[in-house]
Amino acid sequence: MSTLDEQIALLTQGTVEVLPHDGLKTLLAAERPLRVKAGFDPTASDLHLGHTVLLNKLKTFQDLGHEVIFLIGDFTAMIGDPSGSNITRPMLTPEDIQQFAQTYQDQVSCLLDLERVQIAYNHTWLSPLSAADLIRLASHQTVARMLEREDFSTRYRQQRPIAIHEFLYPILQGYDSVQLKADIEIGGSDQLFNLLMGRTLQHAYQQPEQTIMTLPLLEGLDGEKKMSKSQGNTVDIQDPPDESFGRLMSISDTLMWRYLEVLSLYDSATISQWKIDVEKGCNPRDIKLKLAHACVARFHGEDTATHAQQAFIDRFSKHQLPEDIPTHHLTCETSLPLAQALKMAQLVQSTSEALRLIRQGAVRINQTRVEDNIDLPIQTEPTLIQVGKRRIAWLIVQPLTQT
RNA sequence: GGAGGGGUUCCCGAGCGGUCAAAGGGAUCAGACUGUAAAUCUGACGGCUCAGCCUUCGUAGGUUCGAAUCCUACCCCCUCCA
Repeated sequence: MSTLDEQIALLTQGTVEVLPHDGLKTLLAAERPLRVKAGFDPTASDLHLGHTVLLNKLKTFQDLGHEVIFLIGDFTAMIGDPSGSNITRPMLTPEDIQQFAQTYQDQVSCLLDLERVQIAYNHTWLSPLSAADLIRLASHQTVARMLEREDFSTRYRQQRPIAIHEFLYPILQGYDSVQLKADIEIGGSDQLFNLLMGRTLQHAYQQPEQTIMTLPLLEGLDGEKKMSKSQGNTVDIQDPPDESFGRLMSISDTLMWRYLEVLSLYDSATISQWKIDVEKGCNPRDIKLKLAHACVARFHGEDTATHAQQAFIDRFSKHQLPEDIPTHHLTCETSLPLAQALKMAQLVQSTSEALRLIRQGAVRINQTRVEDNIDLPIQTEPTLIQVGKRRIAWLIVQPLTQT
């Protein structure tokens, strides 16, 4: 068993903030399994690389013998963490929850020991809450305090709407901590306000206040915004391995260092050495390959990652054709204009788009660029069609037969 | 309840009777360059049977040869006063 100081060092590694500063030390000194809470929003059931930052930290707690509680915010999903929209979503049905739980477990199982995880749903205690209960709960916080939350103050300043029910989200999240008697709650650094609300409410309900830990938010592939599904800049656990690999290879060199740091795939000594290597002239691409490989391996296993890496090199470095090109059978009377064919094969969304791409020289037939909307003749041999770098398919144009 | 401001194409945001499929930015896509890098540069960015036509500027009507722009009603958002 490691010493207290070693445990603290391990647990606080990579955190943005731990509040109160000596909170962790006090808790660990008690030498009992701690209740560690982390909340997840079931509307975002596709877990991505950003979530793994949090999951890794949970694993560290788990490995040290503490009790990890996944709180699934199925009730608070009605509100959605306020982020500029005031929509109220319909309440999740039991089927939705069931389905979420399943997909969630599938995704998490590659990172954590599910046997030793407690999964809790906040509808369990939030649903039975009466109006009177809710009023009592809400009385523990003031509007001025609420407006301290950056998201609210910004919207208020910009004269954008804030619906009253949005104030309830942090309050209910805080109340979850009361119900779970959480010792520690961890979350992304954007969750600071909500995490602190847990302390406020635990205090109001005469409970010891939880210690909170925030972790860095992983930037999305664009390197600008937080990684999130709505921004379309994620690498999802469930993405096909080749896809994930390619996406990771497309990040900038700067972002690559950030990913290496935050995702804790390698220890910091190794990363420092790589930085030195690059300064000496080593190609950063090779390190990016390692990053992509390690990420894919974490989700899908070593062999799959190696395969994805080879496929990537073959396709993009050596410009070979990928292995699994879909084939589309199209029919027409005599011949088919290329633009229509592209649309029928769903390589483009509209014929307008097809014509544009042809004009821009993005379309190739059998590896040769075409500049005009030529007619594809009927023929038995499959034709290789490429649109840009990624869209590719075999087309077989058949005569229209009478049925 | 009263006064005022506002709803524009994926997002932000100009336009305020014709030259508007609608400036500018972002996102996206394509081409060049490359390490599928990133950055940069160039172009595209409603649809179609594509040098033409059709549908879009909160919703529904109206005025006009002609409306995103004017009028009427309605819906929604914001601010201030009460």
